Amino acid sequence: MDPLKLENQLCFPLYAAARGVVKLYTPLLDKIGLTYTQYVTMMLLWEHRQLSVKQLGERLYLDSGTLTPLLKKLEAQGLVTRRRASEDERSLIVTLTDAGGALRERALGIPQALGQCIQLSNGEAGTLYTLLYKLLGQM
Amino acid sequence: MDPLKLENQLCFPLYAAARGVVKLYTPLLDKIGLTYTQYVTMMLLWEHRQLSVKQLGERLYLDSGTLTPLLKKLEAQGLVTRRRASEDERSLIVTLTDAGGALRERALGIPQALGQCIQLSNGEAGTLYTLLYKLLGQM
DNA sequence: TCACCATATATTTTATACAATTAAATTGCA
DNA sequence: TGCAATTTAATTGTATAAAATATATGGTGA
Repeated sequence: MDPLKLENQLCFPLYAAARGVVKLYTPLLDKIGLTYTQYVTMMLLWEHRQLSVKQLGERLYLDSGTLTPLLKKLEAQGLVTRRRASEDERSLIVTLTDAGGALRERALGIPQALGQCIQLSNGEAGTLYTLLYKLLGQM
Repeated sequence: MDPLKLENQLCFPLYAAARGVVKLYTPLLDKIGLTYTQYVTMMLLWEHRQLSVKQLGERLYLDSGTLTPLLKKLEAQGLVTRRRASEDERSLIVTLTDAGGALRERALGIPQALGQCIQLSNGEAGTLYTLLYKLLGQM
């Protein structure tokens, strides 16, 4: 069993499947003008309305090098506003706009549409979910 | 159960965990001068010695837009050669050089080093592997 | 043989990712 | 208080990724 053989690697199908699912999302997200990373960012803002860049980064496992340009694009689209916190000017607060909130309605069909591309039983999906979060917890 | 909530998404931990494992590889691969994508490409060449860009793309789920610049860098490092197939000049054959083959020795410790970062039982790893390839098969 | 379609790679454009560095604001402490 | 250490974003540089387009080659049928 050669550990340097691609088919014996656990991380490779993880890497490939992650790119694959993002590709499945792309045509759906195109309709509402978002990329996948922008989509998961908006998901957090739909839930919390207002988060700092640091909080977004912690939850998305992304740093400001990725988030800063992404948030500027969302701001340019009118979906969010960016302003420094008055209590602590180091912190940049991202807030959902009305247009950003309204976009959620147009995203409602996406999870189900994607679910149709992925044929896993509830048990399999649950197992996968658990194992992936276990992995994430080790990083 | 809100399907647009990040914690209810199956794809998000897949996306985040994939980036996480690549980040775990980075310090190990730095020592032998490869990126993760270059590493999986070299893995195929260590096994087959010679593959076309098309064959590499099929096995890695990548297209020429990613592979062409990557292979030029590997060629610049002297790890591979690139030449058109004489039977079919459309096809570009990538061949491992002696230096590329020798690099394998320096990569031998990487799978185990990475395994130490990932604490999954054999059963869990096997389940994850199976589910990820099942997903990949649906794309 | 030649018009035409298909195949394989390269190029271009856009959007991540992330490491490393910089800059500004805040905090802690001597 | 004064300032070093810490925190938070932004910036810079490098490397993917993928869609769209371009280019070159191969195959095929009238």
